[in-house]
Amino acid sequence: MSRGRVTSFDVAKEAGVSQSAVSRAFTEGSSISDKTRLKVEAAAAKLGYQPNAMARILINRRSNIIGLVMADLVNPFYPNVLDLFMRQFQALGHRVMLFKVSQHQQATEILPQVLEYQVDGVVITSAVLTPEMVEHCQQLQVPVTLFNRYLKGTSADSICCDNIGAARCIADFLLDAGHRQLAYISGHEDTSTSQDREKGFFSRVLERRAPMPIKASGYYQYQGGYNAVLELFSDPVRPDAIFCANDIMALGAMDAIRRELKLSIPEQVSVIGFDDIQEASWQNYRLTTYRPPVNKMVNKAVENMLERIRQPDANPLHIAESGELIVRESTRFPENNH
Amino acid sequence: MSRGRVTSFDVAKEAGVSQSAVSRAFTEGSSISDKTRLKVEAAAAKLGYQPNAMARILINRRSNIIGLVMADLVNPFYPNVLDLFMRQFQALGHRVMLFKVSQHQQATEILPQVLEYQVDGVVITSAVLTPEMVEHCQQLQVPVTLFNRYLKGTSADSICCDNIGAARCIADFLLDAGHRQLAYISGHEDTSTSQDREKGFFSRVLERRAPMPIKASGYYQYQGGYNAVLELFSDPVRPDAIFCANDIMALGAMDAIRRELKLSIPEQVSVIGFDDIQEASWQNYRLTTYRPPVNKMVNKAVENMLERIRQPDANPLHIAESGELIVRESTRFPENNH
DNA sequence: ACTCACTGTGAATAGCTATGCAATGATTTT
DNA sequence: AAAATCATTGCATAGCTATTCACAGTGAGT
Repeated sequence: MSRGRVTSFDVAKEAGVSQSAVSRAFTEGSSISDKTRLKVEAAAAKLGYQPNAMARILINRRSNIIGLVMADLVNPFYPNVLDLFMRQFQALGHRVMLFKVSQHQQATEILPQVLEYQVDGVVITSAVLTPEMVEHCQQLQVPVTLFNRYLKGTSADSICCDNIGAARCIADFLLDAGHRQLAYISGHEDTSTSQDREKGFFSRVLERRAPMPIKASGYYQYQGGYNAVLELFSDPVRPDAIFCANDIMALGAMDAIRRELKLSIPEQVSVIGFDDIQEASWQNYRLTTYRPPVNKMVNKAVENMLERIRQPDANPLHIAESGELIVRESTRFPENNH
Repeated sequence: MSRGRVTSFDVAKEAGVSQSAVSRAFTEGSSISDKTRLKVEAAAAKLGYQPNAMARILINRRSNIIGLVMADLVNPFYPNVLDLFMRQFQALGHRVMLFKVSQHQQATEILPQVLEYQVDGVVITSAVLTPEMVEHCQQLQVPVTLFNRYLKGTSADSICCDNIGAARCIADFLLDAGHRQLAYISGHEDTSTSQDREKGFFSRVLERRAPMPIKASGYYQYQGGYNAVLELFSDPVRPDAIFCANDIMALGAMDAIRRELKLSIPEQVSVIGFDDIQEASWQNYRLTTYRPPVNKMVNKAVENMLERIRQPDANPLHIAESGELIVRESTRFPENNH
């Protein structure tokens, strides 16, 4: 009933044992008799004792805390990623300390704050990081995993979706369906995801000797996609299919096409997105989109992180996972061709 | 260049000062000369020193960590809440440890894990909590703030949207527009938010002597709202306006009304939601909805939490904030009446 | 009965920083 | 110039737990 925290010494006194015994009672696999453990447990319950994690971390040099750095919590793709990471880490007994970085902010700025808390590892999704910072983490034995980013030539692991391959596959799908003049709506131009999707898309289109796609920027947002469509269709070269760097923009694009341009999808324009967020399957949209294997990616990222915590000097791992095209009704089918 | 963590002693040796001096160099408002501080800073930079937060927390008994317990990261309302909390807490120099609880899980189960980390305070959004647990926190001097929940008669603060008042206002709006047979699509029936919205809605409708609304459950999800509409319209009593306990269900309801029932909105059916998520303003929906003052609520919750950390014994605070009805085009206007 | 192996226990210490206290040197006051 | 005040600094310690080490006690084997 005393004020303030109750320590292992208090419990020891209550149970008539030493502090060591209390510690052992709470440490799995420790050498302690059942009798003592029960006494300690009773005393602990009576006093409401809870081991002080900070003291334990200080001595164990292992915090069980994972730092998770995210930039975008609002676009629907990332909450899902966050949810999956939370599930995994929590299920495996780890805690997550979350850090939010603004869209264009370097993760580098915030990393010192993360490291201060003796995190066992850092997962970075969608934020830029300097190689120097990665080396700093490496030196501190703190593994870094980049999710959906990569930084070759450093010790950071990275788990990506194969954006280039995916975008090539999308180009093929649209060209196979008989489309000729394609368009691309990019996300934030300084993100590697948008760049890679653009690169893959354009390169495949040109390989197949189709006309150069036209392009507008939609900043990964609904309204951006909406406006980008208006911009694209004010051009004398009118596209008959649009690939958007994420689903949210694609949904904005669809609404603009229907409401503003009064065109029908997919008869007059095909739209294809990326991410397969929940909204893409809504009845009003039924968006064809590329689904990155998010589950698999998160699982691998977590698994790899934990492995790396045990084994800090393994070779850096760079994985690019392929996903699948989810064909719904916002695109013409290849069979409908001509 | 040495392996392992570099401590304040290492820096002290490098700088030719005592460990105390190093500590003081990193402590704001500490008595130290510029000369010494510069020496220490140089040495710290050279060695890559970073104060160990765990040791500091151990001695300060203040972790700067806030535990944030959330249930639903996927429905678009909560990512926004999370984003706002992150912004606020980070801006004020606090860290956030995130805990996810499954939809129907008691927060009680996870709270011991939260407390172990010596969090300065706990914010709980959308999860149930026993009064005993609140008292336990109280005894540990850890303030608890409930966000969008309440638990009267305990020491926990709570910041809610006035769901009952909001629902009454919605009932008035629909009846004023000339609707007669209303319907309610509930969320998870065991959440206080869904219950309160139902209670306010029904009570106001009955006060105004309109027919008893009909009701279906949509589990706070798009597909749930979609299916609920089909269920409602299979009833001989056909509603001419539907209030949905959140926006996601309202959007599902709209899609079902248009695609399955081939009815037009708002001419034949009005739909009204709750939350004002981004998707509600999408051109295809233009959903009329009640916007809780989320910004204000989060600001108050954070402000109040920090105040409570300083002043743990203040009286518990129960706030119910009113929001505003955002009238878009999914509902008839009162003027269109008859 | 005596030694050996083994289990369980407590004392002491490490892990790293912040801070009260005393001492030092510097600066101002008279 | 001596005294008094002030600013800095270092020493020692607290904060709480996990673990090593040494020791005591138990039971078995001979």
